[in-house]
Amino acid sequence: MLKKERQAYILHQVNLHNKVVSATLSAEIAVSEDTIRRDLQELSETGKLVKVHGGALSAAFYDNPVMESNVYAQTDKQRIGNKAASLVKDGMFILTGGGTTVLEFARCLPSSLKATFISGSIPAISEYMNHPNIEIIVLGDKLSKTSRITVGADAVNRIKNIKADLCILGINAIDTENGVTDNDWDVVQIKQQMIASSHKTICLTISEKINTVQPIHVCGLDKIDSLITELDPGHKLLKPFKDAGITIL
Amino acid sequence: MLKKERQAYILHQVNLHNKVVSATLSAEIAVSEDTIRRDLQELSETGKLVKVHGGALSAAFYDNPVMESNVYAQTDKQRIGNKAASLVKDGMFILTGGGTTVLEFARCLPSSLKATFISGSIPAISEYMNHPNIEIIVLGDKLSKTSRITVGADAVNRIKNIKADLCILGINAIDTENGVTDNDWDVVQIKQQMIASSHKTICLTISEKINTVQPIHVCGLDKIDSLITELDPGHKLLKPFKDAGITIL
DNA sequence: ATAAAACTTGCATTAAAACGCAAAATCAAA
DNA sequence: TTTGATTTTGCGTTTTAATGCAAGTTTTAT
Repeated sequence: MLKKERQAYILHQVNLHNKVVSATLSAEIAVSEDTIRRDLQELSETGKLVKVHGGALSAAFYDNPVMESNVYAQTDKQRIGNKAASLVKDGMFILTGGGTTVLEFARCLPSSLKATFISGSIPAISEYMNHPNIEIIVLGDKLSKTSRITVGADAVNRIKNIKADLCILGINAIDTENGVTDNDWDVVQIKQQMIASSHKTICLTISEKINTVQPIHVCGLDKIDSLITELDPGHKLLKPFKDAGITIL
Repeated sequence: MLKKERQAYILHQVNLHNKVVSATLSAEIAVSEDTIRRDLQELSETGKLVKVHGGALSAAFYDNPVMESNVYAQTDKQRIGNKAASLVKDGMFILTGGGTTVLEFARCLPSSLKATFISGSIPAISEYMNHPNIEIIVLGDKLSKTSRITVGADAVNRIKNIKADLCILGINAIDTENGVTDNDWDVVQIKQQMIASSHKTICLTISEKINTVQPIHVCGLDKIDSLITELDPGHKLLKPFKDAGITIL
């Protein structure tokens, strides 16, 4: 069997079954696994498939272009995302909510990071999937169309059984008097349980939302360990929160 | 044998078998391999075939194997998706797996459809989210990177508590002897429970996967209610499955 | 923590390609 | 037909490509 012919066969198999195993191909085509590996290597270099330990995956299935480009506060959110990403260490268990700020955080994570993320946010999960070394636990329940995260008693109960190192939340409103507030009852249930189930709670928000109030109470300032905004930690807007004992990044 | 005559013969062979081997041709025509090589060289220069180490491949086969076949498979999958979409009625509860075929099915659903979809496939869920009237239940558990669906005992148990109207599965391999087979143990657990928890099971597959086998058994043909391929229901390839009592669409 | 599987690297072996050259075949015109 | 020019072919020789094997390392799973 000619080399190109063999590679065409492999490509065909990969497109057909979404994945191939080196050992299987080796037996099917009757060449050594080394040769298969070299073929996969070549095909992977030209982007025809994605090589993984033990075989390869379909490239079409792997690259998942996630949208989101018209967010006005893009660079601000990136700054927030980078600060938050610096808090995550290898081996950590992290509960995360949804929202564009958390999404940006997900994009800022280094690809070498080996951590476990637990979330019910479909866009956030899609983003975590692009990181090869991240373990993802999906919180199942009914999907809220507006917020794109799963909500409901099931998800809340599931979170109850977890004790995570960090809880990373994008928040909707925060002020010194009411603490963190929100406008979606279902989402608030999730956030409250996430906060209760984590050792540390990190809140992400653009400074615009500081000193605004929403109808539903999420938690008091005392529950928050860190607050991350695009502003310099010394900014006067953040002083009241620093005085309340929150670490400002 | 004249040079022109010989080259015509080579071209004929290449178009017939999609490939030729220099050594074989040399023996058949009784000329040295050098001569064959020179012939292949010439034919390759005029684009009549593609020369590779050890022989040559058909230009048609080599030129556009990826692009052509991918687009081809795309329209095939759309045809499958449309057929499957026609089975879904308002008010139904539907369990679905992952895979590109199911993804195509999701895209074919009419936006007016009011149904509830239950799935652990992140790409499929992302697709369902675009449909305004569809309720989505996310099956939570550990996310398998390779298949992009949630897998594990938790997800299986959750499915156990459901009795859905339809189960729509993209399948990896099917044949009359072994039934439906797959290559991912975790995914198979999910599929089996989905089948058990549904009144009707619909299998989607492009015809290429028919009469192929994968290592892990999913279910026998008796569990399948409908089989949907891009082929006409009367196609002879499908006859054995029709005879086994499966509705062919 | 340990063992098994998969990967990397370098090397040896074999097959194929490239190249130059000379013999043989083909062609064109005398 | 003969002859000379031209093309085609086969055969060494030298390079290059493909493949499998072995030793050592990394990754994965138990």
